Amino acid sequence: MENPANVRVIAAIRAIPAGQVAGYGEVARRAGLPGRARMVARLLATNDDPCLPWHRVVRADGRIAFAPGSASYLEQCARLRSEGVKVEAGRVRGLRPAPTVDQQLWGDHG
DNA sequence: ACCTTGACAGCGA
DNA sequence: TTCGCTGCCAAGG
Repeated sequence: MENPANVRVIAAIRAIPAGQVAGYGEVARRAGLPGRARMVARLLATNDDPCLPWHRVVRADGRIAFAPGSASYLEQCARLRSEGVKVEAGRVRGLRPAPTVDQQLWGDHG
């Protein structure tokens, strides 16, 4: 992690509370990088920190980014379930296909 | 420097 | 909801 952008992204991901999930684009804009969803994905792909809650990052529609059946897919799915996140057909409950999603993903308290 | 690939997102059909 | 197209940025060949 050399550039501050990556640091911001990492921070944003680490800011996702357990039991909650966030989309790549959501994380990106939380990191101050609107439109950099793919950067988040690439960053996770090159991520080496095991402490990073990467499993809390899903696609905008709430589906797992990995191919159904793949090791990573099962891994993420298992981790999410372990946190109480409802996952059905590779899709996460609590996330809606509708936009204007903000604090809905980051806690309804504030 | 050019083209392709990738853990994506948004919009229209 | 699913499929296709476009926009986006960085790394690899």
